[in-house]
Amino acid sequence: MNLIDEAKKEITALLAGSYERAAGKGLLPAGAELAGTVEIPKDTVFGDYASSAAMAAARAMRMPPRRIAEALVSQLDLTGSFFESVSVAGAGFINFRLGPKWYSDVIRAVEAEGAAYGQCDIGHGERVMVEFVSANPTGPMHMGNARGGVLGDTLANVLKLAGYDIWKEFYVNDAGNQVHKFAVSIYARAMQEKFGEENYPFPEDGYHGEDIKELAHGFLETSPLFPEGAGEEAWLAAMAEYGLARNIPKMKSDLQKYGIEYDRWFLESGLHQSGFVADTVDKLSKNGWTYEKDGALWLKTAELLRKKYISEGKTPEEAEKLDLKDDVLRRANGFYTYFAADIAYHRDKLETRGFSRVINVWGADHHGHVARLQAAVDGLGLEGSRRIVIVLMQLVNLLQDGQPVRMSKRTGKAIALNDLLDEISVDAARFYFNNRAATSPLDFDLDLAVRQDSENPVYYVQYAHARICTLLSMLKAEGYGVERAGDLSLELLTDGTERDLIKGLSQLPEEVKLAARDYDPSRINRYLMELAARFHRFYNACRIKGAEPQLLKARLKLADTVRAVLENGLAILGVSAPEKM
RNA sequence: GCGCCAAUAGCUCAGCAGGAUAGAGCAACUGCCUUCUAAGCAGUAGGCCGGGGGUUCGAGUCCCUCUUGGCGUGCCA
Repeated sequence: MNLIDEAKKEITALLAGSYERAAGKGLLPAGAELAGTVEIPKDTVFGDYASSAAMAAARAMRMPPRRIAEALVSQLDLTGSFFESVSVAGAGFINFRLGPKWYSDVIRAVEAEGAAYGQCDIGHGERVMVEFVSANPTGPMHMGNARGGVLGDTLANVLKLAGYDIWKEFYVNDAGNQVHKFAVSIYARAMQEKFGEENYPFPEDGYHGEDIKELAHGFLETSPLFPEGAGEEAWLAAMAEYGLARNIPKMKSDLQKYGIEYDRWFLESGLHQSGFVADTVDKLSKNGWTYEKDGALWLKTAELLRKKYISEGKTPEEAEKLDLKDDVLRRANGFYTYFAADIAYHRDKLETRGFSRVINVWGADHHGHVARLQAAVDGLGLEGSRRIVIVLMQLVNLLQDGQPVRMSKRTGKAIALNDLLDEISVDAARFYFNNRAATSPLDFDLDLAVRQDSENPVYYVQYAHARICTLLSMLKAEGYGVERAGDLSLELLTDGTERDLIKGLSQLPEEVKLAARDYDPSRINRYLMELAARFHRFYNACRIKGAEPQLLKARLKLADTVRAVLENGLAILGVSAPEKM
């Protein structure tokens, strides 16, 4: 139950009734429609909710906003509503103040819904896939992958709570050029191990990381005959298979350490083997979207994009001015490009498997690919522009001694995910990586991350939860258990810190809704920090132990309700809610 | 050149389907533990919301433009 929505709806209804009466009595012109929004003001000295209906109606009614507001207020009847008072202020705001009924209803709602509190149903059970990380299996994952993993997983949690039917997938690029490069790199390292580094050149564009040497070493142990007994192509194929068979499980276990589990690890190679890539390219050709040039097969991306932009509101003249290029689907050497496979993959998601929408978490450096993929899928008649949503994630700036550390898989300087978790807890890592909206670059200071102290906001939130747990067990020892809301005098909770805290509790469903709407789970971090702050304020201002029994029980219930909401919120983030710290 | 993203306190960032006096954390300064966890709380100080136009009763928020920064613009993935 979203009590914020309920309160807003009630205000709209109250004002509508009031307007009808006012118009009936001739206080206001009849026949107008009350518009304007209901908002929660930043400063609540005037009230808890404010309606701008009077200002919005000023022009149509040809009256000063304040007089409209006063007429509306004169006809209001708050009996039985959430509100205890109403006033007019400023340019014509109508301010409502919440009464005891609303506050106790919030606590009752949390009690009734338990672990489900926070949910909403904007998803209506829509089947949505979230694809995230999808790192190349040719080397260790880096900090950017860690951020993407946390973002995707947390976003999936948010969407589930918002009523979507979520499927999580990792797309494994186990085919194509970079796998070939991977094999060539292992081959070179194996030759070097066998015959000396100076006797075999390492390819300039190969993968330079230490992990390749380890793979080569391991491969040589299983194949002592190398490089005899088979041709180079056969050895390369065996090396690719060997390397992938080690790296893919490693990625799985690394992500598992972060609490990230997928419904499926989808292999790109399967799309090639089954002929689905070729079939998809054929379909694009049949639809008239391809042509041959220089021995390669091209997609008319420029034309598809113009069509897409025009349907999105650009004029044909504007679309014509854009500098757009076509893409190769099948190279002159007969191999399909990554782009072709990606189009086939999305056809599989949308057509074969019937997801109504897919959300892909991509690094911002791939943004140039977004519109092309959507346009290509449009060309298949699958409404890619509408059904493919790309969440672009700005990259992680790794800092050491205040200096940026360049991350590159090719130069082998990537900081492995594994090493990170040796330094900081999963809780801290998950909170840290979700602490910024995807659109903001994230600075990850290695020196700071190593510090396990109160600098990290996750401790602030967890501390509030642990404090409550200690409190509960201490009072239980004194004979005070948490009672049902219906048996308590919740109207005694009238202190400013108590009321602010309850308002905080009411916000979770709203935050989940907004986080789902904006694909921005970092809102939940901010929400939890704010809720923890409100609790700490309450804790310092209102003693529970030693208060009058009725008040003590009501406050104990409030504390336990906060504990439940913190637990639900932390669960969204995949962060633990400790009972002791 | 073209395109995407950004610019708010000393630092890192919230606030953006327009609302009343622009917020938090860190850093600085002052207080609060014989009483439920001080990993906490209260307070002080800190701002031409990058510049300029426009829309509106009202703009940090929307539109245009300029400036600055990050990224992209492969028969790579």
